[in-house]
Amino acid sequence: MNTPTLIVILGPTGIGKTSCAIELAKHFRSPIISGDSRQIFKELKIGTAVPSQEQLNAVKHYLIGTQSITQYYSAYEFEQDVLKLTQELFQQHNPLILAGGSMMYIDAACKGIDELPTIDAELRDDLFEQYEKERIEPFRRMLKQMDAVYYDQVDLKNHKRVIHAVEVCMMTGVPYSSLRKNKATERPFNLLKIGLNTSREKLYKKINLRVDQMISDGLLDEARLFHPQKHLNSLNTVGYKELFDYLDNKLTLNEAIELIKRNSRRYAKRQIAWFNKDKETIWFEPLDIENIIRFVEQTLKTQKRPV
RNA sequence: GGUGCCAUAGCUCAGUAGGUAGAGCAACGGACUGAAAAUCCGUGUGUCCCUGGUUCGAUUCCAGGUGGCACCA
Repeated sequence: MNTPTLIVILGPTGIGKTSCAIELAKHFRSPIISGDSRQIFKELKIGTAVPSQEQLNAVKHYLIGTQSITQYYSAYEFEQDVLKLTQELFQQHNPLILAGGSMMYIDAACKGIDELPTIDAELRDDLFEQYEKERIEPFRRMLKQMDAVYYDQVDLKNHKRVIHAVEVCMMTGVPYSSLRKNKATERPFNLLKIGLNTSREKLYKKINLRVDQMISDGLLDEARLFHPQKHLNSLNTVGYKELFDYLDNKLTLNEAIELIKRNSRRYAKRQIAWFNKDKETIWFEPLDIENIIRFVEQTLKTQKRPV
């Protein structure tokens, strides 16, 4: 038997990963696993650009709408889900396709993420409350005491990292740094990473148009529906948080829409910076489906090696 | 056609009593292993409209042009 291959379609938001993945899926008769940290929530549809019903009918998709916005989910859970799914699906299919732009989720699926304890909700809430009142300084002091190694590495201005390290130390009783292996684990399958990108000008045009489309598709109604739960982490999401500010009368609707566009552009920039670091990725223009298929076929041939 | 005002970063504008310039927004670069569509860090990107004049030196002063706006015909 040959080692199966997971084709990973990645790239900035709005570039066209969904339709590219579907073309590949049709060609190779593969199902698609979504690598998207927001499409996984069943309540979020318009703002996360989930595939259309037609697209979902054409190709079997996994990990879309499997969680509720009230549930805890993270890159670790995602890795577990992907490993389970690939093991199952490779029985029947090869290659498989993983498509998405959630940087850390994609990395977790491709090379694993360290196992850490899940933090008690109560502890997390307490610490967050303390942060609201006392800001970051006390957490820096705690971290310095509990984990001097990580204290020297961490970005001390980034409260999320500092607090997270503190809560892990408190939860486990050992230094956070002692649990961080940060070492890639081997997968029982080949990885073929296809990056989609284009000129900044074209990308931004696509993003801006897509935001306008989401608005006319009813994004505001979707946001209004979840407005009462706006504090949920899953709703700290571009497209929703700006509309919550409009619903709270902090912005006009137009200002909110412009901010959704800007924040989407900035998100795209961060994705590009992250994905550019991975030298394994082969980059294509999003409409270059023919070449992508040809390239994948070539690579699959050379990858065919006995286990 | 005449008169007046304006022309500085991608946009809106500030400024230089003559020594080549700075804010906001936008943009750009980056970090990041369990909240990641999150969070955090860094960076002015400029024929100061054009051509002459005065001056050691003009984005700044003067003249003429060009473009925009307003008013008068």
